[in-house]
Amino acid sequence: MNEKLHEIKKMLQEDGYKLTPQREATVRILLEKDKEHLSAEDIYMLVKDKAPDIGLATVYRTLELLSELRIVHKLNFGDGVARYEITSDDEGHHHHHIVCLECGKLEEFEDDLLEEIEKRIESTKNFQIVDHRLSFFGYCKDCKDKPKSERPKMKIE
Amino acid sequence: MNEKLHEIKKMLQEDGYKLTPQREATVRILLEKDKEHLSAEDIYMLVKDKAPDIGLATVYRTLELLSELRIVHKLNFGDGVARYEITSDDEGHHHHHIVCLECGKLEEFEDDLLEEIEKRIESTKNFQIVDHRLSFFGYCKDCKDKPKSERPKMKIE
DNA sequence: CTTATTGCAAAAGTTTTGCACTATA
DNA sequence: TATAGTGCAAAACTTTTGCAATAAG
Repeated sequence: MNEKLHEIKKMLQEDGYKLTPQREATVRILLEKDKEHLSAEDIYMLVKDKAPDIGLATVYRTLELLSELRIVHKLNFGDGVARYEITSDDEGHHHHHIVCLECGKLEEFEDDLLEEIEKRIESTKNFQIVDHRLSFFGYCKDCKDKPKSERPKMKIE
Repeated sequence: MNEKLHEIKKMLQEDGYKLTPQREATVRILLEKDKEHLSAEDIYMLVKDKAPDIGLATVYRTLELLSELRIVHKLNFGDGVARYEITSDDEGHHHHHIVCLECGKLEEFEDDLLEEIEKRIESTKNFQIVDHRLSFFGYCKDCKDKPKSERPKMKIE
């Protein structure tokens, strides 16, 4: 069992949850596809290869549990499906999302500027921050100047 | 007819669309509630007061049209409902969310620091940003020291 | 053993669509 | 008058839930 998986198992157990084969298979997929933004359906399909008897509801329940424990981030890019990605280990290296509202193209960028804002909030509001989420929405270079008729249809990878 | 509405009428007509009474009623609501994040259902209810015969499908179609024309922003907070707000003229009026994971309390705060990041993205990536979402998650001063097991489910918005 | 977890199917909830009718430019 | 737009109901989706059966610790 790989190291990260073992760590997740411990996180689950600390909160009284079991690492069932279904949960393990789901986590394995998430670890494997750690740079992708998979929908529940995507994950379900991938997990099914390894554990054919798993149900979609279980995938949803697992993803919700992992979200609660902040083992995964639940993301929303506005196309009507939630997407999930495993939470990265390295603190202070948050990546943010830049989403094109037209074609759905997604870019990422790293920035530590938020740390500064966080510190300010923590001191002025006496609020202990454990996570943040930042997304920018707009129009990418391919879409922003195109006449509307030529714009590609939105499709998120 | 107020100025902004007239401007929107012109934007519609330039693209060959008509400003029907239903669309006008919808736009009026959006202009009126310009600081709120209304779901299609919310808007439907509000529009119904003024135009009782309007159908929900028409509201959806209108909102999609206005989104395409970039007259409204379609937003997603991750709670399974799309929200809409009229595209604001005045830049620099963004508010961010601070969500307590324990009690679900939501605070807002204004900050212009993101403008700086936005400008950098706009120039380095040639990406026209129209909106952003920034949320911080953590524990408010009242909940900071409560046991983890009692945390209620997070509720966005 | 105990009780959390699962699969299934049904339900819930949001958004889209087909179609005949209407009304705008 | 031509055709874009509408209301309604049904369809299409994604996500959640109830429940009896199962299995993890």
